This record gives sequence, structure tokens and C-alpha cells, in this order.
Amino acid sequence: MDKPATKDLPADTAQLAVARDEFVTQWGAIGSAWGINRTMAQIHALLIVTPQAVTTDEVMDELKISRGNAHTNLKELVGWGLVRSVIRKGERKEYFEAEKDVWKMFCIIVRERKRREIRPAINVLKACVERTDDLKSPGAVAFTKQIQALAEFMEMADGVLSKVVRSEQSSIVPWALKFLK
Amino acid sequence: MDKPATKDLPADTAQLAVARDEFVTQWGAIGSAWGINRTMAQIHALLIVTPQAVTTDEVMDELKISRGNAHTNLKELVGWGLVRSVIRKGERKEYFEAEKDVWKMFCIIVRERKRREIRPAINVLKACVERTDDLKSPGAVAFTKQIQALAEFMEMADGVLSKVVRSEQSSIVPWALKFLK
DNA sequence: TCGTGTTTTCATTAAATACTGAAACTACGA
DNA sequence: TCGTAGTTTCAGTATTTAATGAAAACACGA
Repeated sequence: MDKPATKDLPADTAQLAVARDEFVTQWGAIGSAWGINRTMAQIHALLIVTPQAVTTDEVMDELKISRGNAHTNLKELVGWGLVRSVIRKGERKEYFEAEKDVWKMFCIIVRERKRREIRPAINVLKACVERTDDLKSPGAVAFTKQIQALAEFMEMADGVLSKVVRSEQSSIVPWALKFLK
Repeated sequence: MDKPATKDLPADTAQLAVARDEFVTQWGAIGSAWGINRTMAQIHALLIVTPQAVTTDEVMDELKISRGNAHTNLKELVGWGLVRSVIRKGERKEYFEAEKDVWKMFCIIVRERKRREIRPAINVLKACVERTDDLKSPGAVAFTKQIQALAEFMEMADGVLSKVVRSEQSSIVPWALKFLK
């Protein structure tokens, strides 16, 4: 019994489900390696490959996790700006959907990491320099120089990232790629 | 009893010691935020601001940690290439010193993270695409497209980083900075 | 070969982090 | 205002990750 090529074969649907699951699982593992909570990475992966917005219950069900866990990580993703919550009129449930544009995702992540990780590090370095840049001993001068170099490097990196991300469009990096050889 | 200005004042030495400690502690905290083991970050910080090479025992003593801990994290840093072990002739002890050039540090970290984190992620994505790019259903096509976009983005990022890091000299990024506006 | 100083391993313990599930809370419609 | 679907919190528990310290292994000279 043949089926028309345009109709989904059951085998295909199954294969897609497996691939989707594989992606979610693996992305969770990669998230761990990147220092990101495994569940958060899995939820993000799930939302990325789910066309419609989903509810907390669907996430719980798909990933076999508790309500508390699903809730916390969904809100965390919303906090990062990687996921939006949408309320459908007439419905009381909250739905969630991920930003799917890869360049936008990248910009969001860079901006947040700049804010949460790079800026605080720069502040620490500057505070260290302030504590010692009035000292004259060779040891103190060397220390100050070293920390200063670190601080300047990070400020430069921060600046580059700001500019890369400012435009909110993916054209710049491929363009830069041409020039870097 | 006056001391000549070229001689270190005791107060200065103390102030430097405090600043150094503060740096080590804070850098450990920042490391944590970056997903890096706190102790490893502290040891790295300590070696960065220590002019001479140091022994395991000195690290244990400075940071008040066990031999096992000091050993494991020193070797881990050596594994990353951020720290070299040096053997002084006539001595049996092993000494450790950090790469102090900021640009070199950056290159080492980027290369390692590319290898340990970016490449594996790309491989996962490619494997996912292979599982589904023969499927014709709209859902499968959308899935494949999305994953493909992610994969292509990461390959592009990988390529950019390779080029940035290839030269092993810090001139390129400041140069690029001028062009990005 | 043995003795000694040093490095390495690893079972155990401690600490940090993540997850659960149920209770408390909220907001909305009837 | 009450009932209910839905959200949020959080104390308790489980899991994961890191640290300890002592024993084993190593390497070198005598």
C-alpha cells in the first residue's frame, strides 16, 4: 500500500521525533559543558525546535521534570530574554516561545554575558589597580602593570563585542571574516 | 629612623599583599561565575601575579588548600596550556609559572574552548541534520532548517575565532575595532 | 639495592547545585 | 465573594562536583 510522497509517512514522523529528542538531550549535555544548567539548556533546545508556543505542563511532560523545575528554568530563560511568554486572549495559561533567529540569540547572549560576567570582572580589576597604583616598590609596580594589562584587554574585548552586537544584524561578522586572513 | 624612598615601606608591602589577596579571591569568584572551578581560577590568579615560579607547597600554603587539590588544579592548568611546569637543575621539586602575556592567554583559552566546546557542539548539530534532511514533511523541513542555521552560525563563529587567534598577536583586534562602528 | 623527597591517585567526606512536590498564593470569571 | 485554573515559592531531598588526606607510586642519588 503506497502513500503519496507529499503525505507524512509514520516512519518519518517517528524519525523526526527521535531527532528532536536527540537534539534536546545533546544540547543539554553541551549546555553543561558550557557551564549552563542542563535543564535550562534542554528547555531552551525544546523551545527552539517547537514551532508553537508551549505551556509549562507540556515542558514538564516532554522532559519528565517537575513543575517547580520547569517553572524556574522557564522564568530564567525569560530573564535572559531568550524566551518570551505569550498570553493568548481568552486563555488563562501562560505560553512560552523561544527567539529562533540565531543572530538575535547570539546578540542576547553576548549582551547578557557582558553585563553579568565581563563588566563585574573589569570592575574587580580596576579596584585592584586603584589599591596599588600609588605604590612605588618594584613588586607593586609589576603587580599593577599586570592587572592593568588584564583590565585593558577586557575593556577592549568588551568594546569589540559591543560593536559586533550593536547593529543587531548578522552582516557584520561575515563581512569582518573577509578581512581577517 | 628614616628609610630611603627607594626602599619598600612596610606599609606598602602590606598593602600590596592585601591587594594581591583580594585579586586572587575575587578572581576565584569571577571564575565561578564563568563556570570555572573556583580553586583553579584562584591558583591561576596567584600564578599570574607571582613573578617567580612556585611549588605545589607554596600554592597549598597561600590558598590554604590540600595537596591533592593543589596538584589536580595545577595539572589542569598545565593541561589548558595556561601554566608551564619548570624544573630547576639540581632540584627535584617541580615549579609552576603562568603565561603572563594577556593576548597569549586569550589565544590559549579561545583555542581550547573551540576544541572542547564549540567543535563538539557543531558535531552534534551536524549529526541532527543528517538524521532528518531526507525527510519531506513540513515539520521535518522546519526542524532541519533551524538546526542547520544553528550549525552554520557556529561554524562561522568558529572560523572567525580561528582567524582572530591565528596570528598570535594582539594587533588584529584593535585594528578591527577601528572598522566596526 | 635502599632511603628519601616528591608526585600522583583515590576512597571518603564536604559543599554546592539542582530537583521535587506540595502548599501558598494569585487572578479571573461567575 | 467564592471557586478554580494557574503560578510561584520553598523546605526537604537527591545529585553532582570539588576537596581532603593518607597511602601508593615514582625517581633519583648513595
